Formats: sequence, structure tokens, C-alpha cells
Amino acid sequence: MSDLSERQKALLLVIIRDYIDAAQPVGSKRLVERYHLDLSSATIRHEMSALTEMGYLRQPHTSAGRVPTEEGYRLFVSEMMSQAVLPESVQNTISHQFLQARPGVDQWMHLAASVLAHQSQGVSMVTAPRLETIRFQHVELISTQGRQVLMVLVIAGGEVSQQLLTLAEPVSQERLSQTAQRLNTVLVGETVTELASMTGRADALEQDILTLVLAEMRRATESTSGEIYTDGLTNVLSEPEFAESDEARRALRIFEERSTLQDLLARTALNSTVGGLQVLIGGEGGWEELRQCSMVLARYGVPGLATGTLGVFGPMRMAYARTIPTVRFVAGLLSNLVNDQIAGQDQ
Amino acid sequence: MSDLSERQKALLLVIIRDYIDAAQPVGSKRLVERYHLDLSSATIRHEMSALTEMGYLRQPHTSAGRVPTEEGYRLFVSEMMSQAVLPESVQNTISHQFLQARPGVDQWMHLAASVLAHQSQGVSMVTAPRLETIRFQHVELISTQGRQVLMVLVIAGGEVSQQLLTLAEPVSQERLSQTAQRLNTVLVGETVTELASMTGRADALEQDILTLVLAEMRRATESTSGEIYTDGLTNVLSEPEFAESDEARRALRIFEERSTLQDLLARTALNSTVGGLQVLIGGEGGWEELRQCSMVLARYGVPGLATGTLGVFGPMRMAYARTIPTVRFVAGLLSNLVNDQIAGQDQ
DNA sequence: AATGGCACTCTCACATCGAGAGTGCCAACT
DNA sequence: AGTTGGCACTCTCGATGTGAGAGTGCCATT
Repeated sequence: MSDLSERQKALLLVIIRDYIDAAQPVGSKRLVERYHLDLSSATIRHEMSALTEMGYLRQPHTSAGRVPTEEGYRLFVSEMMSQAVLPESVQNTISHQFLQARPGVDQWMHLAASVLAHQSQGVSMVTAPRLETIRFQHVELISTQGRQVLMVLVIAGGEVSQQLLTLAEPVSQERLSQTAQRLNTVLVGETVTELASMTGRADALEQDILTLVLAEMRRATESTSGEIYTDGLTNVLSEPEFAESDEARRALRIFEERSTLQDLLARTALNSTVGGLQVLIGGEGGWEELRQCSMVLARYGVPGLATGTLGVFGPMRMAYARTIPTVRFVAGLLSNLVNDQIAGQDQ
Repeated sequence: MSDLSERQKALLLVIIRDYIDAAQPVGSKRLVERYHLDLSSATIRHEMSALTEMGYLRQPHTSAGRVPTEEGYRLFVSEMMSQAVLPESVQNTISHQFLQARPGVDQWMHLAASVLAHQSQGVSMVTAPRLETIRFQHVELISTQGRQVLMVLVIAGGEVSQQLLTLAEPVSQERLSQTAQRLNTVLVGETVTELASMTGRADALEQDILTLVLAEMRRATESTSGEIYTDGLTNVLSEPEFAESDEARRALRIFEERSTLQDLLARTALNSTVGGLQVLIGGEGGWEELRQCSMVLARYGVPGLATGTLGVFGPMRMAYARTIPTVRFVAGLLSNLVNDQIAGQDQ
């Protein structure tokens, strides 16, 4: 299996590269013509036959060219992993875009998704950084109408969530503000577990709000929660793999329903560490429906404090050489941003 | 043109209904078999020929069945407009879902999109209600780290927006709170134009925040801003109209880019009044790329105070009989919700 | 006005067929 | 032993042809 000669390995990489951009089975003749290997087509055939034997290539049918197997892609990817780099000019362009963007998690996520999709020509996925331990920072109560109150909750790290609630009876804005202020001074910096033990407040209103704050913070803790930013869905539809509308529908469904995606990203988050890439080829890792597809995933952020996941989805025949370094670079960039935002939080 | 006999009209409606659910040109023989009209196929042929002459039907080629023209659909739709009603059981189910949902604009929009998509088997689009005149309600400044500050702005009506800003030098949370409080007392209830004239605050920090608040409120004013909630993209991909991946891609692009969609919805908002439906057939109204498609749109909310747009997109051959009453019903429902939330705001 | 009959047209599914591409193997060459 | 040219073989794919089926329009008849 692993006894690939240098030549075989080189040949395999060329074949895969060619297949990736031509999307057609590659034959021996085509190879000698396009890449001036100093070999005849017969020799190539010989080697290709060997590679097929070893499980790196496969023929769709007798007398078609060869197509990479998952095993083949895996080898290709492991090669890219160490070799591929993003041209410095591209790095600069991307960094520049981030510098120019309005600051804010939402904007960054959008931008990251956009950059990933554009560079990789695949579908990008980005989750916002999630704090490992969620701490209360601030709550605000705003009366919108008679009995309706808007609660705005800020979690340490800058995540904002809002919730509308209806009180049993009207309460003045003044009293709401006082309640919020009281809670703020008491609760600031507390975690969910600490909050949970603080039951039984004297004031009924205060108690209600506390319960709600707790519920909202619990929700924020769940790893499967949270928006997934995506971009580039149209990219992938033009790939021949998705010409059949059935295949396309299955892929689109996954991106529309989100729940499957959330599961997958959450699971990936467990298996990978910040800084390392994970490439799932051919629906590896519980991904039955889309055997034709691959994902390049990475985790970013500050380990132990706040991390998120990001990645690219595409056909198995995706432009790994471009995608891998891009994912790596963007992950690094976001890690820095998270770091900047989190660092020195305690002071 | 308008001199349709009763029988011709009835026949046309049957033909369109049949075409809508079979997606195939309908012929005279098929009609007599499936719907026991007490007529022979020859007679039907005669009438169909007349309808074709009048421009309501069309043959894809000699000796295929007939297919409705845009004109045909238009007549069909105007019929549905007055006739179609949503079964009470469905109405109840939908109302129930809204009652059960967590309160909050975001949740309502999601739910509305989901219901519309599900009922119509098309792609739904919903924009959040936008206030006609935007008034400041509340601002909060939260220090997240040394020089970084999170500004949370609440607009009258409950819309929340957040923005991260970096100050020239660190400012204590206490001072931030005081600044926010000062601004709140001065600005509450003011409109954009009123705010714009309030320049030159003594305090530099206060001035900075004021500028930012103003910018953010201006952004909220632009009609093309704001998220569009969509759902049901997969529904439409299974329709034969989108079997060709090219057609599908064009549609998907529109839904992914959003900007075209925002334009369209904004334009519709101008032309229509709350309570009335608008049906765009075959890409009417500046919609060049998708001649095969239709949209059923409605405006909801409280005229003069806060309104939003919602609708369904699908193939021209969409289930109007189902879609029209659903759109109408959901629009009414949202109008009530908006009304509940807005009413009595001034007290 | 409605109908049955009939000739005509057009598509679509299916079969046939040859070109082209690619393969594997073998004998010959370096 | 590795490499190469040659050759027979296989398989797909697009072009072409054909017949069934569906649908039409028209006309003479009821």
C-alpha cells in the first residue's frame, strides 16, 4: 500500500490535479500531451494500472480514464497539507478586507464566509466564536409598551441577545432600570452555575428577570445553538457533481436545515484543536447522504476561552490546493481577532 | 379578449388547475377522461382552440397539449383572489404556532417564513417590520475590554442593533454608563432629523456616541437594509422547472445575493398597500432573468407606523390556490402582532 | 352547436451504429 | 529490467432512424 515509488506518487498527484480542474476521467494519452512527462503513454498506463491496483485510482468503466478514489484524494490532501501556501498577495488582500470592515462579530463572520467561499469556490461555513465559560456581563430592560418589556442581555465577550417578555402588569421604565442596575451589580462576571444557585430574590420582578437571564445563558451554552454563516451556495451548483438536481437538492437541504450542519460542526469541534485542519473526504464522519463531497474544517479562537469552527464544503473534487491554505489562513486571522477582543478581559 | 363564455372560463380554470399539479401540457382527451365534463373531446378541442386564439393558452409545439400563458395565469389568479380561502383547520394550526412561539420579532419572522414555505411549497420571503419614522429609544454602552466598547442601540418598536467601537483611550464603565444615561434622557423619542440638528455636545465622548447613534439610525432608515428571512429553497428545486441546473442556479443566486431581492421587495412595498396582495407572474416588474417564475407578495403591519413585506416565490406554475390565501392569512396575522406591539406606544 | 371520424404532425423512447478514446498485453528495444 | 510501439479489444457517446402514442384541426353528420 505505502510502497509508492517517487514516480508513482508524482504521477498520482498530477492525475488528481488534472481531474480536479477538468472534471473528467484522465487517460494516459492526455497526460503525456498536456504535461510533458518524459515517458510514453504505455509506461504511464503501466503505472496507472499499478495505482489502480493499490486503490488510489479507479476506472468508471473499462476503457475510460482514471478517477481518484477517496484513498487517492487522502494522499493528495496530506501532500497539500504540508505544501500548499496562500500567495502573499492574496493574504494581504484578505487581511486588508478585515481591517477595513466595520468591527463586530457579525461583520467578521460574514466577511470570513464571503472570503472563504470566494477563494475556494465552494460553500463556506462559519460559526461565531463561543465562549467556553459564559459569564454574565450586563442586562438592560426597556419598556416598549404597557406590559411588554425588551430584555437585552450582554454576555462577557460581547455577545448580545434580546428577548421580548410580557409582564403581568405594567411597570415603569424607571423601576425597570433600577431592577436592571441592581441585577447588574450583583450578577456581573457570574457563570451559569453560579447564577443557578442564586434563587429566591426578594423582588418578584427581579426574580422573573433572573430566571430569564439564566434561561438565555443556558441557551447560549448549548453547542448546537448559534447561527451558522454560509456563503457561496451558488458556486457549488455549477459543479458537474450537482448537475443532477437530486444531488443538488440533498446538499441544499443540509445547508437550509442547519441542524445537520450544526451537529457536524459541533462534532468536529470536539475532535480538532485550534490550529489544525481537518479534511473530511467523501462524507467521512457520519455524512451518509453526500458521499460525493468533502469538507475542509478548522477550529479557530483562543483554546480554553472562546473558539469557533469554520470550513468549506464542496465536491470531493474540490480545489484543495487553494482551499486548504485559505481555510488555514482565515482561521488564523479570526483567531487573532478573537484574541484581541478577549485578551485582558479580566482587567 | 374579454368575451369569454362561461364554459370557456370554466374550461380554462380546469386546464390550468390540471397543468399546475401535473406539470404537463394538457390535451383534450385527458380532460374528458379525468374530469367528467359532459362534452366530447372534439368540442373541448374547439374551445381550446378558441382560448389559444385569445391568448390564454399556448401549444409548446403542434400536437402537444396546451399550456397556460401568462395571460391565462393572470385570469386564474384573479379568480383565486376572490375565491380561495384557507381551510379553517389550517388557519388554526398556524395561529396556534404563533401563539406557542417565543415572542420576539426574530422568532415571528422565522416562523412566518417557515409556515409560508411549508404551505405553499415555494420559497418564502419575509422582511421584518420597519418603522416609518424611526425614533430613538435607548442606548447602552458596555465596556468589553480596555478601549473597546459595545454600543447597544434600541429603536422605538423594539429593534436592537449593536456595534463595536474602539475609543482613543480607555474609559471606565461608570463613565460610559453616565454618558449613556445622559444621552438617553436627552434623546429619547427623537427622530433622525431631530438628532441630526443636535450637534456640538460639550463632552467629546458624548459627541462621538451621538454621531454613531445617528449613523446607525440612518442605516436603519434605508429601505434596502435589513435581513430577509427565507425558507423552503429546497421545495422549489424539486419542481421540473428547475431541473436544469442553470435555471436553478439563477434562482438560487437571487436568494443568496439578497440585494436583488431587497430591491424587488422594496419596490413592491411602494406599490402595494397593507391588506392587498400583489401577484407578479412570469417575472413581471423588472425581473428579467426569471421569466418562468412568479411571486405572491403582500405588505403587512400598521400603515403609517410600521410595515413589512412578505411573500412566496415559485415557478409560474405554482399552487396559487394554496399560496394566495396563505400569504393573505399570514400577512393578517403579522399585522395583528405588529399592531399589538406598537399600539399604545405613545403612552 | 355538438360530435365522431380521419388524416396529419410532432415528440419521445428505443434501437442501431460507427467514431473515438482508452485500456491491457506482448514482443521488441535500450 | 524498465521502456516503448503496436495492436486488438471494450466501452461510451452522439448521430441517425423508426414506430408508437398523443394531440390537433377540419369536415361532414347529427
